[in-house]
Amino acid sequence: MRSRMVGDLDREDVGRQETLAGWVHRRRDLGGLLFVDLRDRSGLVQVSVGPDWTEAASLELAHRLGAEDVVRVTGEVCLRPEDARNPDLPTGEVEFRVRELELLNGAVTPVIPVYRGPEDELPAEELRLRHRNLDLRRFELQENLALRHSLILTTRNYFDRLGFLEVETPILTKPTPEGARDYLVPSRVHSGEFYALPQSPQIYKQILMASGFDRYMQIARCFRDEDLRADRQPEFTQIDLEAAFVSAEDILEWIEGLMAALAPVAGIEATPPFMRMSWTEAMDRFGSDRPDLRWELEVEDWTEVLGSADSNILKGAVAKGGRIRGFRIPDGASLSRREIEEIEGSARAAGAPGLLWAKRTDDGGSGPLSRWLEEGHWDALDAREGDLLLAAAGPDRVTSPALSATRSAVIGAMELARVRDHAWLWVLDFPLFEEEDGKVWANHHPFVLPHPEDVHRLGEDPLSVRGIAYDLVYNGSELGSGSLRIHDPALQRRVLGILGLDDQEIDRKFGFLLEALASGAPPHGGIALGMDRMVKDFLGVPSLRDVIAFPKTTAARALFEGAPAPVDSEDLRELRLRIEPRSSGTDRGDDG
RNA sequence: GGGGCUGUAGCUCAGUUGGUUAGAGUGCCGGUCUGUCACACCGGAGGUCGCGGGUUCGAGUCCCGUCAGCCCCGCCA
Repeated sequence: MRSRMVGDLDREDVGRQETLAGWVHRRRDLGGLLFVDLRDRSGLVQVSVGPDWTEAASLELAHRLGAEDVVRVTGEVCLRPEDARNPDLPTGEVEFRVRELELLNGAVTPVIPVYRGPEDELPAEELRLRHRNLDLRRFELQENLALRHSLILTTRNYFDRLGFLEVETPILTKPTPEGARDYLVPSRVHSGEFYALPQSPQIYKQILMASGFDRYMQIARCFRDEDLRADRQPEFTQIDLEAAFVSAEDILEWIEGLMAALAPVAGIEATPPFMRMSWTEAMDRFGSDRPDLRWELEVEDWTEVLGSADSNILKGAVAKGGRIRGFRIPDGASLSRREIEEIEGSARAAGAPGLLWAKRTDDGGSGPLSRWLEEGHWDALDAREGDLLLAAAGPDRVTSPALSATRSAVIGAMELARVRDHAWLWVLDFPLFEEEDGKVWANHHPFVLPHPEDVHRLGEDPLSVRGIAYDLVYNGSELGSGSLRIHDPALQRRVLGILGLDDQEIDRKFGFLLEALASGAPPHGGIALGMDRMVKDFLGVPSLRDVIAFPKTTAARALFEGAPAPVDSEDLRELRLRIEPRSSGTDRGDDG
């Protein structure tokens, strides 16, 4: 139907007879002469239509073409007149002189334009999602999805060479009691019972390990029924892997190798080995378990210096076992009071009651913190004239998130220079559990192998137990998370018990996993990388919606096809389901 | 579940203190035009001011509710 794509036509092709096909991107009708920018997936070429080289019927048809009409043209690649070349277009030295034009399919006037002028804004995102067929024709989205394809292909080849097998795991699975809300699918055959869509293939891949597939990988679709964000979609794709007879070191090296293989595809840099720090160190130095190491700014511990200052806030925080931590910002005194208040606002939004700040000036200091500072304090904190101190006092669980938010805000406000453009980091040894409302939760998931040095504390002090777990962080974004897993059924039962499950529940909910572990499961571990987020971060685009062909809105709707949608009562009857009206008030709180 | 921003022509936006017939650019339709590439020029059509209610002599503008999109908090093992 066509002899080649348009995007790489250049002076080498001059004189060639070709047949091209694509969309009418834009039309410039000069009356006697007419130019059409013809678009296919590879790019644009100018097609020229004129009485000297175009057949009469085609000439007449060309004047009636509209945007997004689908056409096929036959003719010759010609060098453009010297004063009519377009250096901004890759194919701008040549044009395609049409002998014959054929309309393959007409297009109604597009609701949102595919063509975009140099100063045109993108249409509203709602319209772009509602008319995704048109939006996807834009070069940006075509390129994003092409990169995504290349990354997936490279990933599969990489793991294939390492002897990994891609194994598909079920989409209709068993509801899991912990973690995110499941998407549920009613069973017709077994009315009243439900499948769940997988939040991840976690348990299946562990069972594959017990089944002897000692190197598994999958480009796996996962589903979580939770509220959305710019970097969270209800269905998403993971590069999921698991291997038996491995140490954490093996997995880290594999993933570093994968990133080194993907980086040139994405046009970024990844040079193993990556930096590493423990979770404790990351929280201590940056207040975050996924610090963005493109900037050097670090949290300092001022408890010793400022703990004795005559301030109830500072003294009180230390007396309750908290710390005074903060940032010393060289030349930060140049920030206005208003800018500092905005930084403080970020800290408040992250849950801190506020920030204490002080500028060191030529006549002493200014700011709320400075009244507590004596002459020696400045020097002890290494603060010079023109510096700004920002401090938070209290327990780490409150100050760490606040300081992390402060750090980002300061980097923005001071326009601090990056020390590197691509910051790769492993964060290691996450705590196995966290406490919330007096209840113990699995920090990651309940299958993480406790650190052998800590396992004896499972009984008396579970919160202090580290897991053999690792997160991959790129430019402050968590790309992936993994761990060695528990392969001893007794230990697995014990950990589930710490999470508050009794033996009966454990058997009912995780019996099939325990059975697999008891059948001779090898030591194993793995990791899962967020594919969508990886593409987004590699491209530096602001939203996951720019790297997913058919994304959902923040209300989890698909605007193009209109999902979710009501179903016929006939379908519901077959499932023996009934919809309760919204206004019935039975949703919650009936009995108190 | 909560907070914030946005919603005016197909699209991108302007619209003053509540006051005559709601505007611009682009797209669309018709016309002129043989070297344009945001073609140029002439003419024209095009509006449920998201939706519902209220205040007012009078509402795009003020108030209440609601819907949708986006951002954030909660949530996301």
